[in-house]
Amino acid sequence: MFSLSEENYLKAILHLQKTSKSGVNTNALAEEMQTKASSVTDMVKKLSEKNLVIYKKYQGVYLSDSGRKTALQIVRKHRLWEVFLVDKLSFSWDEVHEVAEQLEHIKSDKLITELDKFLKYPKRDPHGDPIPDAKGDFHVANKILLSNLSKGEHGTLVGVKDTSSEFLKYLDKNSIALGKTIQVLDKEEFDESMLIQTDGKSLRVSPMVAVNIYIKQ
Amino acid sequence: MFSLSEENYLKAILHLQKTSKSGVNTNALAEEMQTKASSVTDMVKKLSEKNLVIYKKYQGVYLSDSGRKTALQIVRKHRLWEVFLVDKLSFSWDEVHEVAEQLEHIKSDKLITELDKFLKYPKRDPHGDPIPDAKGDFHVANKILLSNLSKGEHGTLVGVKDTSSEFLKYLDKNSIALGKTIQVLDKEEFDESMLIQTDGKSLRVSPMVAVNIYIKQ
DNA sequence: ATTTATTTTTAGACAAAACTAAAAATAAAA
DNA sequence: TTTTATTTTTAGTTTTGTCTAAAAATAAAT
Ligand SMILES: [Mn+2]
Ligand SMILES: [Mn+2]
Ligand SMILES: [Mn+2]
Ligand SMILES: [Mn+2]
Repeated sequence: MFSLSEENYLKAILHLQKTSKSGVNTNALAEEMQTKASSVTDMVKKLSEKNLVIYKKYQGVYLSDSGRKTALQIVRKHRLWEVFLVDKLSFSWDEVHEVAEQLEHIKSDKLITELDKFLKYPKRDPHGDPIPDAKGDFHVANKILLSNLSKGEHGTLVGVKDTSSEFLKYLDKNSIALGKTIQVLDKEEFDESMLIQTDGKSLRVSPMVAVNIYIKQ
Repeated sequence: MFSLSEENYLKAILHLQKTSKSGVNTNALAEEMQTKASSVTDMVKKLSEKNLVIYKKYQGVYLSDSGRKTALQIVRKHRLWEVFLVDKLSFSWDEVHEVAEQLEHIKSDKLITELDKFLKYPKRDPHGDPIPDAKGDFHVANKILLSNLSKGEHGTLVGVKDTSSEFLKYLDKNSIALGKTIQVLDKEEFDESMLIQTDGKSLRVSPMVAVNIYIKQ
């Protein structure tokens, strides 16, 4: 088994390699892990020793097959716990991250199998992100950003890019929620702000909001 | 907040001080923690620095009020998670300990408050042990050992002293379960073995079994 | 009351995971 | 193509929690 720190690194590498064709940079990983570049180099060497990543000095780091598999299982656990917290313990979607960050490291195959069953095999977490199955497979939705919609178009809110508590609370406050239909009533050329309609109310949102909402048409 | 190791030590001290009027011995604590006496001394010094225990060299260790309070909250979490695993995730009572040992260290007040509510404020864990409330208060049952019953007496099984997987599986195999009535049909003077009746079946049990079952008359 | 045995503590070391400061490699600019 | 800037790695510490071996204190036995 792997340490809490190793698991967090693998998850961070998985996350960063999605937005980068080449290897994950030491500095980017340090930023993501809230640590120093030198610490990252040390850990990356260790992960490489254990064949969880492919690493050549100065060339960035890549997950190996086994590293990717491990990382996906952590993500699976993280997201299943998030569903549990929201569906069963009445947490709101902006409160779950910190706790799931801890729960994802509990070691027990039976626990996660049974939790999955108890939650009725959910496909997505409270933020709309897909939950990998026991094999690591998951379904990627063909979603687009709200900012890419034109005036008159509409779609369903299927996810959020920014999952910070601040952003999620902003959405709550304005009745913008997962599964709701969003209609673009108007788009301002000047600042790219949008007048949208959802949950019966209309509201003007800045581009900063629009680029953090995923829509399925 | 306290480290995983500090929390486990506090819990171990709480456990050991129940069966000892004087302070908890270094060696006993080392045995309980599966570590060496020298490691215990180091940790006990640290806990003493943090005012979680009262410690004088060579005189054994006692929990302080704050140490006891902290330890009871870990026990509370441990037992609530055990209830969750058995009641909601269909674990059996011999499978929960290892996982609860990990879950008890998750840091979140809301999590434990909501879990308690979700489980309908259980008073006892799957082994019959009392669950401390948020203030650390709990109800001690006036239970006695099965071995103390005489021929002809009966009572309800309210707890087990040995919570090892081996013992619990033995009980399962013989339909001896929490809440069941146990009747002492006969007691052999020679080896103190007992012929008991429970769940419609009669069965001869050794003293080793009888001293690990708690009865309420 | 000594001697012997047991328990407990100290001293020194180690592994994991972090840090700072400095060196080396790579990338960007002149 | 040098020079400069940025990124990454190395070297040397630190903290936490553990270990072994040896010393000191306490308890038990003669
Ligand atoms: Mn984590
Ligand atoms: Mn999520
Ligand atoms: Mn534990
Ligand atoms: Mn229990």
